[in-house]
Amino acid sequence: MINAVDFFKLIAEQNRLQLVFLLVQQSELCVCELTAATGLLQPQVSRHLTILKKAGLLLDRRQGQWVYYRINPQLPDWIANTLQLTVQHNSAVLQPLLHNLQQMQDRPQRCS
Amino acid sequence: MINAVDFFKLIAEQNRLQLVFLLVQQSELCVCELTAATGLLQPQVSRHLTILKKAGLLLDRRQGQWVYYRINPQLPDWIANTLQLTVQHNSAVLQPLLHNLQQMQDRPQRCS
DNA sequence: TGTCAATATACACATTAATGCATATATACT
DNA sequence: AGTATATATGCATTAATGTGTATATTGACA
Repeated sequence: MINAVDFFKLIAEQNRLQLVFLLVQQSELCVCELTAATGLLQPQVSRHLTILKKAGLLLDRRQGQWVYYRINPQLPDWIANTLQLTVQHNSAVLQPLLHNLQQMQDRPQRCS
Repeated sequence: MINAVDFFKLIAEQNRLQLVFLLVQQSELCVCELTAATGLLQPQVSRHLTILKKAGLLLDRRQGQWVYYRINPQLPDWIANTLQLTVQHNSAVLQPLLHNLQQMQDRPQRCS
């Protein structure tokens, strides 16, 4: 499983941390939602998600043309707790992202 | 105060994380002790400590020719908790470092 | 099959950050 | 003052990482 340094490297990048924040709070989002929320370019989002997924931090599922990402529910406790703790105490980072997300038009409907 | 990304960048580096682990567990160590424990070159240790100190994660005090570093006791709770959590669940990283430290000859005596 | 929307990847480039080595600074001691 | 030990810093180099643009891939639907 992922070690401490590698875990911190993953979230030690502005844009990746924003993606993780969103997914910690929203349980599941597709790439276009994450793109809208962060204001990043789509390839940039996609690349960072791939990095997070390959490292085991995220899982994804495809539904039609959309790919939904979520935090891997099987992360070691200390990592899951660290993510929770960090999001809880950095709501100033998360809030504008959630605001952007709510402004998004035509969000795809998910059905698990 | 230090933000989340910058904090994670600080500890997202192998050697710096080792230094932080040691200081979380040992309360106070001088540069030569940290050098012995990690097996790094002295300039490397010194530079990483400077980075951690400038960011506010560490404090230092000089006593004679030695400079002792410690975790800043005024860190935000979520950062202090994250450090504790991380060290507790990564003892495999810490233990060999402590072993090296115990092997060290002529450790300076500290008197606060 | 052709087109469109969503997502992923390739490539060249820019930037950041760590390293090794040499040297400077600071303190203690004679 | 001169030497020894501990610590910090300057500099050139290297390695790692992120970015933008273009393009490939995948699935939906007519």
